[in-house]
Amino acid sequence: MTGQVRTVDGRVAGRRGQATRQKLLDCLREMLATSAYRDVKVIDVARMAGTSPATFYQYFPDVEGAVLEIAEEMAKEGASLTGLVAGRSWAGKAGWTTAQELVEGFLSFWRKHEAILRVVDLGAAEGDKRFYKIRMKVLNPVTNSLTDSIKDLQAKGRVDKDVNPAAVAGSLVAMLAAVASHQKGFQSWGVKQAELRPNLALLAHLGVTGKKPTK
Amino acid sequence: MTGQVRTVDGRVAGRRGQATRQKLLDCLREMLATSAYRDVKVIDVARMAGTSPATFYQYFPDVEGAVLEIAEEMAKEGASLTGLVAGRSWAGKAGWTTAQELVEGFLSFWRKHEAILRVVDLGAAEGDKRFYKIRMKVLNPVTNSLTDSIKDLQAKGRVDKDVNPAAVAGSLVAMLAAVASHQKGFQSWGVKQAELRPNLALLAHLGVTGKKPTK
DNA sequence: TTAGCATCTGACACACCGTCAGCAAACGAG
DNA sequence: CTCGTTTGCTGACGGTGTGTCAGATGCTAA
Repeated sequence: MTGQVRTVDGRVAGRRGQATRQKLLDCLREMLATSAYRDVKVIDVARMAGTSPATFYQYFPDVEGAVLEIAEEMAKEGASLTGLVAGRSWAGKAGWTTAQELVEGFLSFWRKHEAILRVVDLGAAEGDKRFYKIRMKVLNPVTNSLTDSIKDLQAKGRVDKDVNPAAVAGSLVAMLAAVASHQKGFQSWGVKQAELRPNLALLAHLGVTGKKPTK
Repeated sequence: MTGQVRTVDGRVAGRRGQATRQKLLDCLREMLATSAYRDVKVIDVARMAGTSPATFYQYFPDVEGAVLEIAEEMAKEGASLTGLVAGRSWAGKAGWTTAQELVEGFLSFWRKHEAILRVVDLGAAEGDKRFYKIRMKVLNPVTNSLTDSIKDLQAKGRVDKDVNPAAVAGSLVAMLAAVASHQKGFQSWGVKQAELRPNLALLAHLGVTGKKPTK
């Protein structure tokens, strides 16, 4: 299913080629983590990888193309985020645990992939469908699971009928993503890391169940 | 107080100069709205303004410098956002109205300055203090007002003591900003514009008061 | 060893950056 | 009006990055 890795001119890449390609991706990843996206140049990535720009263009159409590759990799890993919500209870003390673990897991995923997610977010916000799709791929698992949870509660009459599960779930996920991206911002607010998480969990719990958690 | 506008080499700008400068800013604004940030080039802005690149560099150190200018302008306008929350009631039906108008006002501000806010967000996420400060300048009014509202309710015993007002306020504002930036994303979710707002208002109300609104 | 394919890169034409010296336009004092 | 001064603009240039070749180099299997 995963089509063989190919060079830009359509040939299949062998062992050595794959390695070079991967090295370029790794270097790009590092550049993204240390430089402003606008300043990431093919020539720098190539230099860091100990190769030439021409080699870079053998494997990727341009910086954006390579970024998409990295993002796609990350999106696959993102599938595991479903586990943070799917099949968990939102009732009583268990509900509070679910909320906490959702926040914990989401933030740590986001932090791990901070640099690339920054760029994906930008691309999506700029209306680029390729980035937009990847962003969905990452967020879908959590959002869908959350949506289902809310629908369930709604079916049981524990959540108001006029709540739109998808809208609420999407908004909560957007909140988690935004807070993760701007965690530093909260510090200047006098809000410490440790304090942020329980408050996020509270908001998540309120959003899903409409009620304060029992701790 | 607003120091005279100066060229990069320190001279004071006269009428004509100011006009050119402004024209460049306007064109840059338009470029930001239509191209990816990464692809915005000085030469294009200059061309669009019917002038030469050298002229651009007379007024701004680089694209980023000019972007900061535009952002600063917008931040001033952002001060008016305090009015969305300050001095409003969160009790009973009035509370629901407050929540709705907060969402409405915030989203429309964000949409109006979509393009520049995208870049500010990126810069802030990348850790650039200049962008980060501007982002704060825009968000502070709302966040502080919200924080105060929550503190008030807390003082009156209507909100739990273990809630951190700043953390909750900041998270809610981050949510609004994120949703505004990715509104299109929700469409593919089957969530329509019109449905999104009341659900955001609901979340805001829940976050601030800890209770469902009375409509 | 060598044929043949995979891989890499030097070299190039083009584009953008950022600076400077100098021309042009506006202005105001006489 | 006219001339010197201040203000505004740009052509031209050296430096750097882009993206594309054709061809050199490395690898492997026979």
